Amino acid sequence: MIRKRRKLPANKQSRTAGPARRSRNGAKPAESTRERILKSAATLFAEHGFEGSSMPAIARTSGITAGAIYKHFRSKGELLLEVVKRSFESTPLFIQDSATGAATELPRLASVYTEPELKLVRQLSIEVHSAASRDREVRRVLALSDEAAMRGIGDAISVAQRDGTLDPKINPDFAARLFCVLVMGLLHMDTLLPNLIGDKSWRDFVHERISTLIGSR
Amino acid sequence: MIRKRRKLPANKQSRTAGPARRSRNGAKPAESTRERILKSAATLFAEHGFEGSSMPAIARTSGITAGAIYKHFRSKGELLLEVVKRSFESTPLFIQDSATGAATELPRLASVYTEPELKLVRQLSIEVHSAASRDREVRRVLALSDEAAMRGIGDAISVAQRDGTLDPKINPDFAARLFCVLVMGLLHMDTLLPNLIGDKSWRDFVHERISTLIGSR
Amino acid sequence: MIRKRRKLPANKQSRTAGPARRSRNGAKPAESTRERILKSAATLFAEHGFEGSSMPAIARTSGITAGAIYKHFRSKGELLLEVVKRSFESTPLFIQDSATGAATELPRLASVYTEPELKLVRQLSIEVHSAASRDREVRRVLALSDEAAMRGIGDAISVAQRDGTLDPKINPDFAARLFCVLVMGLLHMDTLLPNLIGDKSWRDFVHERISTLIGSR
Amino acid sequence: MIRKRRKLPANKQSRTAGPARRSRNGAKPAESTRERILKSAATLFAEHGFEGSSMPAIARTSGITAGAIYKHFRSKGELLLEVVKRSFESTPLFIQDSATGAATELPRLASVYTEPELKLVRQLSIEVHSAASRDREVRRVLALSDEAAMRGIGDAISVAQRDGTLDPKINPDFAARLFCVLVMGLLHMDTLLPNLIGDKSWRDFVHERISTLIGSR
DNA sequence: AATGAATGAGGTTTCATTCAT
DNA sequence: AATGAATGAAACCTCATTCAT
Repeated sequence: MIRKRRKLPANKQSRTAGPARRSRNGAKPAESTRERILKSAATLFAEHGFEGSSMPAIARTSGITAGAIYKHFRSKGELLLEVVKRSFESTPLFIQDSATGAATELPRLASVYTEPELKLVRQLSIEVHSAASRDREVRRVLALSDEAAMRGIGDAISVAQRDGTLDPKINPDFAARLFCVLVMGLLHMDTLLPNLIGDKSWRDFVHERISTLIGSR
Repeated sequence: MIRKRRKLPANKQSRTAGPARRSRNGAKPAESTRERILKSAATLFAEHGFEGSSMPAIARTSGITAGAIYKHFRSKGELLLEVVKRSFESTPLFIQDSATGAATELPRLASVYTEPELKLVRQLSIEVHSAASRDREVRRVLALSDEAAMRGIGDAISVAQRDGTLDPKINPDFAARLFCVLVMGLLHMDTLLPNLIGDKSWRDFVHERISTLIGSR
Repeated sequence: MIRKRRKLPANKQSRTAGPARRSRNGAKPAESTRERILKSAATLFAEHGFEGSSMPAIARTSGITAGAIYKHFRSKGELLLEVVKRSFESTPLFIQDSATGAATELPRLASVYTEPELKLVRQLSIEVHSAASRDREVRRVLALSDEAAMRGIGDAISVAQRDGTLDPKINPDFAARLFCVLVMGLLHMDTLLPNLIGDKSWRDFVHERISTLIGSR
Repeated sequence: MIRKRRKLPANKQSRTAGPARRSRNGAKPAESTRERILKSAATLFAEHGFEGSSMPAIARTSGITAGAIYKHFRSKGELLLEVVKRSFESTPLFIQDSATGAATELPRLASVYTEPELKLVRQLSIEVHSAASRDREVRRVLALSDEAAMRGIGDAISVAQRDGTLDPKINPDFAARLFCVLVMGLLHMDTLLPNLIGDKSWRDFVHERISTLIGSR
């Protein structure tokens, strides 16, 4: 019953284009059923929302039956929760964590969200935050991650301020939060600014303005 | 707080054409059923999402039967669309209408979104954008409004740049867009930064940083 | 407040083709509302069946509101009944009655049912018989008419047998009934023999064979 | 009375492909749910028409829930279509298969329709033809069968004409068609001639007159 | 005589979930 | 670990009918 998570899902790796992604001996199917369910659910939740994604649909996308999902997750809600938890692994903002990301990396981190390839990440992130506004448990899990990320970013900014890289007159905590707010806004590019997705000059503009926002000199 | 109804859809009212459209006893304008449905739907869509709000629930909240809604709206989708259209009337960003739009007002406009009273507006805006990502027609209607608002803001910034109020080296179009992105991000405060809602110092911080963002000197 | 109805829908009236069918003084609309409802209902019942025709649809076709129908007919069932009664007026088989139709006319009477113009009559007749198999009262009314028609035809055949025009060895009663059965079958031409509708040689064949069937010499 | 299922639709069964398809304990073949649904639907469609038969009613008659029907048929329309296809198996006219079809058997084949036991077959046949006039797909399926049957009968008549059993001056194709028209008319006996159902002398009369109709000598 | 809002029942269909196999 | 039949609730929507105006 306990999540094992030996081989963390690494959701959208086909992007990196690694040549051989078979399992080590080629015998067993490269991905566990559980993993496939999570991936299908993430995609469907992102595209159609939680209520808009039916268990049969998720099952079909995973190549199994609806009933079978219940061998892996107790309910649709639990499946959502697991998807939410996993979503952090594909979200640039959360990934950087241990990296103790240099604050100078922040503008790039944000502007990355303007890329076409991250569409699913954007959609999923929005859906996760929507779900959080409706479900207690999702809210709790998400808050933990969000706060950790913001703390990390705040720390990075603090460090940079002591370095002299960033303007020390700006509250680093608030700066981190506003930074995240802006990233959150970028998640809506697909509906708000569909024409600017993948636009290089827009990306550069975002990069530059965010630098200013967090107090770059 | 009172609906102004400048440009009412004129769906079912132009028929009688009588100049006085009061209710039978002339007392209260007795908010029309149609109006009540729209208000209930807006609230429920905001709180539980489109798919999460059932017609019976909307009806109950409006004090009528589910079937009765169909005398006023052809389908749940059309009801959503009407709610989306109406939502612009309560959204600060759209209300400003470019007319008065001094660019100096922009930071205040954005920071207003951090207030507790606007929770419903925030939720509804998010839901509307979510719906847009799933429904063609909603997307179209929303895009029209979004673009109009961004154009208005862009113009205001241009003017201010010629005035010397704002830094003219910043692309005013992009600035308007990034401004909207940030506002979009602020809509998520309820899940992202619940503790900062209504926080005065945060509000001031947002105000100040946005000023910088759009190039205030 | 008063409906003007300048351009009434005039749905399916070109069939009867009577030259002047205006009301006596030309002032009032040529057809009473009641009449229009009956005609619309007949058409819709014929095309979509009783259950497939909704009161709103009938009302719309009649240029009025569903509620208004209830000023003229107590219920949908009663409307059906009235339509059934009226249907006899457009049905060749019933029309001949008083004519004490010479039996020699019978084959022509039947073969007339193969004409394209009678499509609606065919459909309505079938629907009426279908309704009869489900509704007691309709069954009663229809039985009365059917029996009268068959009696009339039987009598005509009897007369002709005494005349020597028809073979007297054939039971005239049964012959009349079988004749009606055949006509009933012809009602299904639209689905059974769509390609033969309006076909001259088929019509002649039917004419000739029916002559034989009833014992022509 | 037992289904023969010569040409079973093979919808969901080809999967297991095991030779023995008995129920778990080998006792009764335990009529499959699918079969039960089809039988209930056929009965109800015959008695109350397509629109007059609700899915809950069909389900109740089959001893299951309405939702369960959708595990076997995609929609009510598809269920109708399947019922239509199956209906041919119980319809004397289609069963004869032309193979054995001696034309001398035709009068008997038709007069069989006057029997009380065939009431359901009559009602279902009428309903199927009614449905055909309203639904494209049903029309297509029915036309195929109708045409095959008429071709078969036409061939049988041709053969008999060369044998000298039937009058060769009659167009065999038209004769087959008129024969079918008459059978179609007999389907309406329950409403048209309720008192003659099962009547021996009427049956003999029909038999004899049909012989004449197709040119017997 | 007619409207239009409203109801309450009922229609088809989908869904989350369970369970025997 | 998985299937597939089944359930029961609930969804959207339509309908026949009523009634104040």
